Amino acid sequence: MTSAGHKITARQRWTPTPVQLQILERIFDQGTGTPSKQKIKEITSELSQHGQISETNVYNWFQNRRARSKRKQLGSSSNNAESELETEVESPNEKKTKPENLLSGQNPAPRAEDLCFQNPEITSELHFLGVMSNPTTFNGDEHLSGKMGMPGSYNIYDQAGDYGMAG
Amino acid sequence: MTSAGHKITARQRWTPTPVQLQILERIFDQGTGTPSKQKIKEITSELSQHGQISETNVYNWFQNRRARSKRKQLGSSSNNAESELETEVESPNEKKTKPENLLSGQNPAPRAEDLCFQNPEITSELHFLGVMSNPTTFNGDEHLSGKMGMPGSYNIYDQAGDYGMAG
DNA sequence: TATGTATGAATGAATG
DNA sequence: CATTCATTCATACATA
Repeated sequence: MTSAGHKITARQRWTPTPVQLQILERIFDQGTGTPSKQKIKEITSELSQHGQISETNVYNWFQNRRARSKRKQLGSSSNNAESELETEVESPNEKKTKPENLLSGQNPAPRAEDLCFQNPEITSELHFLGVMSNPTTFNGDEHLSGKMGMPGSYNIYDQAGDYGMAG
Repeated sequence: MTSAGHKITARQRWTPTPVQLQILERIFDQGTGTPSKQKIKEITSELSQHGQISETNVYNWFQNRRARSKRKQLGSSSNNAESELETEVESPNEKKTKPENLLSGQNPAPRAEDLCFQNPEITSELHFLGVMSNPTTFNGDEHLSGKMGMPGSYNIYDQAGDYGMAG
């Protein structure tokens, strides 16, 4: 822990408290995507009671939320090589004690396709499937954070349907 | 942690194989800088042949690569700027694991406010806004002036008077 | 085993 | 509103 100097440097970045998040999500879920400024003010007012927050934060939050909401899109193009049900959990016993540049820069990696993911011995106890939901009884919105495809998993996208890129 | 001390962590990070890395670096080095969505798909397609991977991963990789690249260059010309690591978060109480999706909601024991950059007095009173949906409301008001109002610190970037809404 | 470093992923903010 | 940048966190991974 180092107990380094705990600078009072507050985050430049606003961090919504769970309570604020709850409220925001609630409002967002209620519909009307981006609330008007008037609404923003009201929301900010309410949220400010739970912590520091500004109208800009609220606005940004909604904007980001909206953008992120687009997840579950990005239909696979015609060409998409996936669906590999390979549980290639061979035996990456190879320690390959990487000195310091084995995984950096070009490296004649010998048959590296096998050691893509760290030895997943979890295949045995891979029962939990994101059931970590908390019984918070809050509005079941739509935010779902999938992850990247794992050997044995199925999820594909998570961040947003489209990460962007100009066409 | 040997006895059922496992968390429901099902979020293993995608680990690019040396081969994938090589391809990615090659593309990145080619100057394609920000590959378009289509490009991402192609790359993902190609890389998926070498191991599990998703477009999101590719996208993130490029994003991180660029950011990291920029960061690397810093601290040479003018001012020095090291200390990239270091979690200088004061951590008033605890902040090791980020629950992210975990919400407290109206939990009888709400004590998560300590996550924000400020330290609320924890009034812990769920007022549950009265900012309900406001029918027929477009933004037509004047600009909104609401920065963040950091207690003691101000935002380094100018966020403009309004967050850029209706023009 | 514990710690440090490297890197992918999440999110808030900026920009166009 | 769409896209990209910047910052932070969590986790993999190498090392002591």
